[in-house]
Amino acid sequence: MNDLIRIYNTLTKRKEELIPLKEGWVRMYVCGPTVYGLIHIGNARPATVFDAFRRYLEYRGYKVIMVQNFTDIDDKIINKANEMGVDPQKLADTFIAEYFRDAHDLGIRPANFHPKTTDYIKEIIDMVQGLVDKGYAYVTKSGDVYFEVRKFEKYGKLSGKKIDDLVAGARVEPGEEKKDPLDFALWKSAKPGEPSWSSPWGEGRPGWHIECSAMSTALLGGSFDIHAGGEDLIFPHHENEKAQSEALHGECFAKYWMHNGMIRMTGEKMSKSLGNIFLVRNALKVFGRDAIRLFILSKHYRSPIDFSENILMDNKKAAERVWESLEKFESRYEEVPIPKYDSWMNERVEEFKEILDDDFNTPEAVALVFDLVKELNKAMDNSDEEKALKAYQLIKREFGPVLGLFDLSRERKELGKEKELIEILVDIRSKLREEKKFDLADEIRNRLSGVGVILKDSKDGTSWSVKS
RNA sequence: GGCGGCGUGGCCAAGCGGUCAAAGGCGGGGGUCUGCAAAAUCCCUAUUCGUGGGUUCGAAUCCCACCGCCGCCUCCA
Repeated sequence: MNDLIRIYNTLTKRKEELIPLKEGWVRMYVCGPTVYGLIHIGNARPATVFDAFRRYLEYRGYKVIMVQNFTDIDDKIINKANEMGVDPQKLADTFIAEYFRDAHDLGIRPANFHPKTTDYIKEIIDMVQGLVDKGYAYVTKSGDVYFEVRKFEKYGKLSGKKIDDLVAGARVEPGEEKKDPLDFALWKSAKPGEPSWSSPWGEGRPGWHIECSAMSTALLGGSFDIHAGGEDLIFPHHENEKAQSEALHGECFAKYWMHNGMIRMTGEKMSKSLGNIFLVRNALKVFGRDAIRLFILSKHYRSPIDFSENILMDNKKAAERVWESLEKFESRYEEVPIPKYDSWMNERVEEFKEILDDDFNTPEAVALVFDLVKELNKAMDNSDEEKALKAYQLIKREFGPVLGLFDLSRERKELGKEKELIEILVDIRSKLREEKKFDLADEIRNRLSGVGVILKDSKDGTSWSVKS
């Protein structure tokens, strides 16, 4: 068995063994959102998937340095800020804060660095200047700087496009002074009223693509291991990043490129500009963290997913079932002990690795977790404590934390006095049952069920849970 | 038009040449447990993988054609 992780590399269009540039270390850069609104489910996919992938890399023994950026200056931010009559930077900073809130609630760990474009203006300017000096970029009369695509022979390799095919569709916006329609802006001269920074070419602001090149270089070096993001970024964003970085540094920019598929809403890509979005915050409220993570991780990261509330609901039921079992087991202990790893456990661990080593096949890994839940339930039914503990350990403490599933505490409604009231009713009902007054006992159960409190009788007494 | 991807049970979704008469989740049917339920558990729920050809001893998995869907080529995760 090969013990290397294999991932699909967009650059070479096949699965490759992951061999980091620096042994034992993986440096990865994930493209984050442009912050001018709350994040939607589509934004949640790369965040969830690549966070889980990073956890898996760590699980497999790598030291990982992960960077995820925020684009905090661009046209959409400026427009939105103008609409609202607030400062663009305030707007961006606000939605960065909101991003962290949603990401945290989704169980996404922060990256090691979360750079924002406006903190790297100096690096960006240096990089643009470097490209001008090397002859890959040119400055126009009005102070724009463009990257000259035809100067970079490898242009199009990542996205699989030929320069000549692109020309037909390329557009030149009015007022642009490009030598070639394909050329893209590294630096844009400031329009009145826009935020701007001084540069050798006058007041202006960075183009979209240069920020990622500058920030990844600053934090990870000119050459690093993995660059990731949504597949809609392959062209032009990643193609351009790669071109400008490699033109300047003369070395391979990112060795592996990973791209996640889109989430679709009624057959179309979910996207802010199309307006067909479902906010993470709302989804969290209705379905909960684990349902959303299950929804995302139950499908291979490179395939598109159709979003629907029904599917979220199915995943919510599945997540709740798992929680029921875990909590039932936990209720037997003050502190759940750690089992001795035996061959059965080690085999499950090997399976788990084998599955995820193959291009991060999370759907199969999720299936393995569900198999273990079944083992846990069966063992509990058979009073096989040892076996139950082993299954529990793997689900809750080993595999769950890698996938970010069932690892945080369960989200449920806060119960204050209600809890005590429910327990009073349950106690009284138990007495009625002892006296075989089942009519009244059933009425209590039914009426509690009507308000979402589910009672379960067993030989050890009655337990209850609140349906969320 | 160019480039890329997808089509598996009622729904979601793995599998990508034999161990597949196809994993896992949701749903449905039946049994066990229970005072009755709920939960759990056991069994059943695709002789078949968009359609038609082909390659092969052997295909859901490879090739060709066709049908349908989607992404990128413009901001987007």
